[in-house]
Amino acid sequence: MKPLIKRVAHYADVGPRHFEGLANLPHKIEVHKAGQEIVSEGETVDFVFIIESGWAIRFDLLEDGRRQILNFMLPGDCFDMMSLTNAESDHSVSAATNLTLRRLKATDFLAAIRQEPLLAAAFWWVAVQEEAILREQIIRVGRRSAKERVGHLILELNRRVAATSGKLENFLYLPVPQSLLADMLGLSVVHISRTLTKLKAEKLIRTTSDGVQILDRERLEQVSNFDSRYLHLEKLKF
Amino acid sequence: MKPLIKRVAHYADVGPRHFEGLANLPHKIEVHKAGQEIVSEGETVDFVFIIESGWAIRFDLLEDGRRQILNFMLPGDCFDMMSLTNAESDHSVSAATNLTLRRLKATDFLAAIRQEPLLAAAFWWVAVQEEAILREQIIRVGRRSAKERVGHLILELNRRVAATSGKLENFLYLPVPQSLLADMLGLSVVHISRTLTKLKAEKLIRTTSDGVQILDRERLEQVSNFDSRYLHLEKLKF
DNA sequence: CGCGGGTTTGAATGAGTTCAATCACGGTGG
DNA sequence: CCACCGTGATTGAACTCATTCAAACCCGCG
Repeated sequence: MKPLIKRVAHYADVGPRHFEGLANLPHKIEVHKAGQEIVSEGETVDFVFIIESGWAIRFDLLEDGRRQILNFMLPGDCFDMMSLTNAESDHSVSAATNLTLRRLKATDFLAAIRQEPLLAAAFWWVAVQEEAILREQIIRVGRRSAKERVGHLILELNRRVAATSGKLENFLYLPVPQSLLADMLGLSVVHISRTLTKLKAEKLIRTTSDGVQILDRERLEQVSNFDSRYLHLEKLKF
Repeated sequence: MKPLIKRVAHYADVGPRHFEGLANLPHKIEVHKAGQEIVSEGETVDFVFIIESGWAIRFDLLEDGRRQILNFMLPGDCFDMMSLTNAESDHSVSAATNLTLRRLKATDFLAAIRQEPLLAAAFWWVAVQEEAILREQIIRVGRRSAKERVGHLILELNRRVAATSGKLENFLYLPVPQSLLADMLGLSVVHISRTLTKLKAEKLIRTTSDGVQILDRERLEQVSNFDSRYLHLEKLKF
């Protein structure tokens, strides 16, 4: 719960005490190995998951093996709110890295947020933010060049971890293979590699074994057409 | 309201009487000409709109003029639920065709759905459905070929109008120029034209001045990799 | 030391874009 | 009624960005 609380606290005057009801709910803490599937397409889920640590991906598989990742899920993200209508999931979720999850019964979750209006507002806001991220993903794959896509994604992830860590670093810990970036950005692995090489050649980033160093944020934002407003990181009044 | 009611009624035992509270709310009926902007990026909206007739688009403009349409909005669709958090809109909405809208104050809207739990559930479900459409849009532009994209979109729109009209036609009234399809599918106008020509050559569709005739639905679904499950058209229990 | 997953590089290919010309058609004014 | 116009659709040719396939490379690990 910590990442979620930190993240929400950043935007509104909500503290751990507002989360007590949620924290005391019966729940299971689950540990998943990288690559493990958590929710399968077609499954009916009546749980809500909160990511405690690690990264997950939501994705869809076409019959011929093509995969599209819809979103990276970071600590403090939640899914599947959709489960609150008892519909079948139309996509899968799996662990991108080793992962720790908190699993709550959807009905319990609902009851808890109904107790605490601030909590309800916080989760509504989380959902709004997540939808904005989905929309930006459409723009990224629909209308941006490979270079823009890669740069833009790096910058988005960088901001998103900042939202829960509290400060914006110039290093993005990126614990996933390039094939995940490829399936996220609608490109081939080969082209991801080439594009990263170009960004490195232009001294915009440097890559290490476990992440990306942002060398010139301003210029990277320019070439990537990145404007962080869509992430809705400003303070909100609930 | 009629399209919305018909659409929701199809999935749950909700009738006009559940919508009375909503229908009696103070509201404005607005008529917009095709092309007119309804919500601009950056604007703070505290209204909810329900489409009575005509089509609208949500889209985003990059500085250099590239445009990505996020979604087509059909009669019975609603926006901007996001306004319920008083955030700035991160994209624009405009009329794709001549359009009639019902405009409600967000606070009134909220109060009304709180009165009637079935109504709240219905709108929650509408939101879930809309998010699923967004996700499918990511897959379409991220991992599908031009031919698949075009076919897939035609089939989606066809099902969506069926959801409010009550029956699945083989003709899709498509009152928009190809440039909108292009900006929706992340392709150039020229390529949209070429792709439609190919689909016609394969006798999958025929185009008329105002729409598309689906000649061989089954085969079109195959070549487009279309699986309607993501639209969540099955009956739900609230 | 050798294996294996992931990354990089090269060469050939291909899908989609761009630019420019042509076409089709509905509306307008003479 | 016809000439003209403008918007949108179509076609061709050249080009570009990204893919594919295959080989080489890197590095951590048994």
